[in-house]
Amino acid sequence: MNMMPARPVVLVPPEQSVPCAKCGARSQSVCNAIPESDLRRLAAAALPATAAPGTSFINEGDPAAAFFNVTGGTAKLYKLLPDGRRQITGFAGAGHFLGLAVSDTYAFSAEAIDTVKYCRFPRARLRALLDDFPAMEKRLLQVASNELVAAQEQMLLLGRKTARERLASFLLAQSRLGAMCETPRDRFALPMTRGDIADYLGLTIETVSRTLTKLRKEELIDVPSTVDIVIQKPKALAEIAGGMT
Amino acid sequence: MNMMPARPVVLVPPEQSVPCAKCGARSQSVCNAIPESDLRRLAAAALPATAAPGTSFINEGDPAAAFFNVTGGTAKLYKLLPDGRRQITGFAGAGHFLGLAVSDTYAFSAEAIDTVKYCRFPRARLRALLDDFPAMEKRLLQVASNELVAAQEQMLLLGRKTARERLASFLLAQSRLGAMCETPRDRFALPMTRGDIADYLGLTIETVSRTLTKLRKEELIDVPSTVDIVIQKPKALAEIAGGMT
DNA sequence: CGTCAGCTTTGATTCAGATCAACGCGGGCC
DNA sequence: GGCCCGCGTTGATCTGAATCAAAGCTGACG
Repeated sequence: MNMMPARPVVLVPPEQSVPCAKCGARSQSVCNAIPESDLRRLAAAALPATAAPGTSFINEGDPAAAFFNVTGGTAKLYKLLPDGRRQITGFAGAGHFLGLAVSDTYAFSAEAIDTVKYCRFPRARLRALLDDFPAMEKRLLQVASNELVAAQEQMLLLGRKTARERLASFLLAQSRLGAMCETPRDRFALPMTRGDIADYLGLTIETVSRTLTKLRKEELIDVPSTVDIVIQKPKALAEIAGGMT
Repeated sequence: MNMMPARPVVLVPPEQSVPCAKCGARSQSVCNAIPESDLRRLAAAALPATAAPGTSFINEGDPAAAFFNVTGGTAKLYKLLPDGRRQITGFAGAGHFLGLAVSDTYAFSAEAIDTVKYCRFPRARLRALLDDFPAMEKRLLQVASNELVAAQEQMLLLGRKTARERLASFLLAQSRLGAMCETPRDRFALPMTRGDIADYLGLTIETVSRTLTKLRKEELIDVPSTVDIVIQKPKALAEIAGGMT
């Protein structure tokens, strides 16, 4: 597996006196619940690591030995049926916290799309950290609550929206994602393949492709390259996404 | 709206010196994180209430002024699209905690199926309670984590399972629900209508009805009355639910 | 105890999206 | 530079579930 020249992403410098201090993900993450002064303790519990594109770093059913905090890149989270049908339950970017599960095995798998940088927190160490910093636990509850809301929205999408509505919702969500960090919001790059999008939206590759083509022909969006999306008519797209059309 | 003679359910006696002490939901709920000795404080924050069948007690989009803890009966939680399409995101029974959302408005609606008893915790009061009882916050995080896992499972169901697999999964999940409380597990009553099941599984009423009929003809289940289900071949059903068939 | 309204079942037909089948293209590698 | 190979697009056809359309049931109420 070759290390492709990853796109310009803010990454954690490999080694540093107090690594967490300059963590690009910290501001958006659960780690910002820990005061500057205690970053050393945070750094001591975190084991930084990298996952090459296509590599799994969480496997559904494995003993849940650790929690993860993504600091760079994008991972896909998914569940499989025995015959290979796959449902991607989410994409995890910088700041995303993974592994929240009371069960002793992981309920999903995580695979790096591009090169993913993350910090690994062994269960026991994170628990100790949470005992010392209740603010972090509060933050974790906030994060979990937000994900629950997002999950409910996705259930609405999967259970009741048409292919067109699903794509419109997906593209708008992706554009909002970009807005949190950089980019002018109506233009962005998709890190995932059509297959990934299909498995996220409960569709097939062909339907995703056809639907994107149709949206492009209607000039609601533009697709200058396979990975680039330009949203041309955000309002029209939002109406479709919301089921108004 | 008439008060139907609700089925025998363990309900909280209307008034009592320390109401929470005998709350039927406590053992399964976040409230068991509060020690016996402090139940008076818990009781002071909780406003007990009742919702008649068909009544909404949470409305999507309303200001999220309070949290809820269901103590009896069953409610359906759902989201709507403007044209009326509905996705039920879950059913909340005794012990279920509702309203976890960082946003200042509710992300879903809740409607009583049968008579629902619940405790209402105004946001500020619950927050105060959480500050005093960190164990309760821990418990809440556990609950949220479990719901997140369940939500991911439901996404797999909605995105990738066939109608037959969805019904099999649903019936098994319902039977497991009963197991936590009483009943021999392979026989139970469904509190919700076919329409509710359809909206939960992302199907139509007709498909739910037809699929149940088929499962019955194959003698995998029996449906002695509209609301009663007997699981005759749990293993076969589990294989279907898991996508092995 | 008959009627009525809402739920459920069943049947006929339709349709959105899946499946099957080429084909194009773009980037890595020999 | 040319050859793959994996990804993406497009077209033809098929199908599982939706929609349309009647009837049964059942339980509340007059």
